[in-house]
Amino acid sequence: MITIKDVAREAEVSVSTVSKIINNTKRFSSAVELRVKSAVEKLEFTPNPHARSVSTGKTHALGVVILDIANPYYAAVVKGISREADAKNHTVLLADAEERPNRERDLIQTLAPRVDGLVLAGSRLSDADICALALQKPIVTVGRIPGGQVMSVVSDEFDIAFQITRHLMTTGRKRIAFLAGPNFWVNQQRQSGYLAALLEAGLPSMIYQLVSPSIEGGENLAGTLFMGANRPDGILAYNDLAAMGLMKVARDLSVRIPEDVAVAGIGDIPFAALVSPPLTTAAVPSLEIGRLAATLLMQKLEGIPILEPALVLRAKLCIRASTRAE
Amino acid sequence: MITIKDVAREAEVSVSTVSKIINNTKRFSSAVELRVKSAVEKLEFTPNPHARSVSTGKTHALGVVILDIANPYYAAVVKGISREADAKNHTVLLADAEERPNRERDLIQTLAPRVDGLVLAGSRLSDADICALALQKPIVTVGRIPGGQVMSVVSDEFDIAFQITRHLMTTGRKRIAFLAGPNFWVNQQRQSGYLAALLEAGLPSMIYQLVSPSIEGGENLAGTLFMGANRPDGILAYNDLAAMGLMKVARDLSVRIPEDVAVAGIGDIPFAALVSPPLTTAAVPSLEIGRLAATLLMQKLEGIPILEPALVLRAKLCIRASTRAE
DNA sequence: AATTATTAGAAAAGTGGTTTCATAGAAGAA
DNA sequence: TTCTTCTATGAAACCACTTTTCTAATAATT
Repeated sequence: MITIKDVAREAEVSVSTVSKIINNTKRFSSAVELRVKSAVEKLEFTPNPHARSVSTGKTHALGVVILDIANPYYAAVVKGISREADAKNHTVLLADAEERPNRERDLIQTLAPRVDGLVLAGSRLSDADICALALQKPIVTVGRIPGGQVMSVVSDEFDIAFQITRHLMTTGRKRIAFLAGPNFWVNQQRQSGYLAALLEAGLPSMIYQLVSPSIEGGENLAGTLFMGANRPDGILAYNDLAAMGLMKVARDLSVRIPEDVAVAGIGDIPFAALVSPPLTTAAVPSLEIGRLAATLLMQKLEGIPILEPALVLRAKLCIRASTRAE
Repeated sequence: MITIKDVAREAEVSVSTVSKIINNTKRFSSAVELRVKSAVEKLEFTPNPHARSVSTGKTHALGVVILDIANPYYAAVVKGISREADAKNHTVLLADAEERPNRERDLIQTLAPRVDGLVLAGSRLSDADICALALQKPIVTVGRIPGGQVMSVVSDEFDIAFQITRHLMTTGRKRIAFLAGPNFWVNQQRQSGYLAALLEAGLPSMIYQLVSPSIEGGENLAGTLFMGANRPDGILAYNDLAAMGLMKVARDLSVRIPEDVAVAGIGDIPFAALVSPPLTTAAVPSLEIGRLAATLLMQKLEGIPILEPALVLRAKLCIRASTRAE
């Protein structure tokens, strides 16, 4: 490994001079600058980032703890984050919580000392825990508004659910079920939106709890939904994955979509348009959410004051064949 | 930030003693050990990983450069890697190359000084470049056998393609097309397998080049395939994404699958079973591949000699409705 | 009892950087 | 001309650790 000392020797200057030149924290005579720069070139010197971190206290790295990287929604969030991050020369340390809160906690502990700030996407920690963490390190959450001064980027979940539910009603559905995800901010919002729309129309609510907000979760619930006594004629699932799992079993059971039951998801992952019938959903701007989360975090790190700690992006309704009128 | 000095002061011992106890590189009297350990507890001391890296030269981190995390296949690979990595207390630094070779190169440069070794999944660099890198840092590639002594984990791509093509023939297909992905190891293998199966049966080959190995890639090629003069009656796509994109357009164009044309993919991403008709494909053990890649890399880092630099895992044929007999 | 071998623990040196402080020479002001 | 103020650079201190080296005290051996 080649160090700053080697460069200093090669350029016949002191290490401090080299340091100042490569960080351009001070100007030197053009002769010296040239000597140093060509020595850097010649030796292919790259400053050791760890040594830098030790002496500056900055890591130039962003930690990202993601609920589940296999979920295309979160994959898109990650993409947004890392694009923005390395546009600003920051490294991304990614960890996949695999939906396990304990794992999440561990990962945060591991990551925290290695990064300047953290993005928590789909965190399953308590608001209190998140706020406590935010006192130690800059944090921005995605899909949560933990309160306090914790920065967060979310979508207008209540509205989305409200609109989709309303849409289901306009296609004539009367028994509309909601497949609830894990009981955190996003689900609370979506469920409230769903309930509000039903209330407005005077329709009864039917809430089913998903074991997990995944394909399997949707599959597991399908039996109950389709075989039960009071079969719904419209279903809003917590997310696209659950909706798609449900649709698969529906096909196996010869339950027709949308004739027998309309199905909608939320998220608009790329696969939502591919299943048949194509899935009605809401396009949550996941990439943009990730990008903003990273921007917000890096602004905070630069000391730029944050005006609005919680950013709310609008999702867009995507009506497809899975909810066409009966 | 609380440092090893604070612990030393609290426990009334020297810093070296603390260091040795927390790394248990030396035993001390139980009195001292207790004092130090409770001081660590009390102050919630966590050693600064960067300082550690500076003095030991080890980072305890694995760099992962992935072709595209939005591709569920690679998402699974990442999952395998990170599970294995943090089972062995290694941090994962992930970077998404977004299918751009230049970006990949940059990311590798950024990551390399921060990690002990690298996993390159779906690399688009030349074999020569990869071998050159491998001289600097331990590297394991996924989906490539760059030769030299570079470690790699792959699937038996030739066989997979051979088997699927054969399967298409058993359903009576005579004009079987292959949608080729980017011209790297995996595609070369798959294409050769496809050709070998056709050759064996004396059938003509039809190779179409995908613009990208993605949903859009498949969509783009659909027009040519379905509207062209010599329409194939069987299609093997480079991967599931392309197959699914193709199927979507087929539906829009009222091309019936499998009646008019059988479609198969490779990979068995979770969504392959969800489209309709469910997609015939090959289950590539992506999670296991990731896990092995990480294991291999960490073994190398521990100095355990690697017996076989290239590991080949078997995939399994998944026959579904998209290729049922006419 | 004297000598040697262990041992516990501290001091100091090193890791690769950054940053503060000091110094010598040059330029500018009186 | 002499005194002050920059300017260019280097020396040294520091960051948070690990590791080697050292010292004093205890234990073992003769």
